[in-house]
Amino acid sequence: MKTAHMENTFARIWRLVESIPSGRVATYGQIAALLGMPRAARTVGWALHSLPADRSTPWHRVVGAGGRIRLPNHGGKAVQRLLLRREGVPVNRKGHIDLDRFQWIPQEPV
DNA sequence: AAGGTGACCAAGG
DNA sequence: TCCTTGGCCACCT
Repeated sequence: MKTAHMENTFARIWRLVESIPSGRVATYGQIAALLGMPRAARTVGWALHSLPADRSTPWHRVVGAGGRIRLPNHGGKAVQRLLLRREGVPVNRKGHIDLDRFQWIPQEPV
């Protein structure tokens, strides 16, 4: 049944992203998988794109598969790189992040 | 109610 | 490594 406690997908995505600690990153596909939608990576990207301005969600901690920044060059790519570096995550000139060292691995079930 | 759209992804050339 | 292609899924018209 559809009831008030059912939260829409975007809200679930935002909330999960908000649990990624500073200094770590997750991939779009990983977020989707953690929410039980292993093939909904595009939906995660869309959810972050349409993030409400008044919500402080660390959208910059979500990157593409393999640790690549997927934002368009003029769509905040430089901002994401800056925010990540500011919290200690190295991003090389090509926008690559080393997932082996910086990927968020939740210790407790989400 | 059916089709368009993305801050995706994996595989292939 | 870079680009293209086909598949995907939830939200919006």
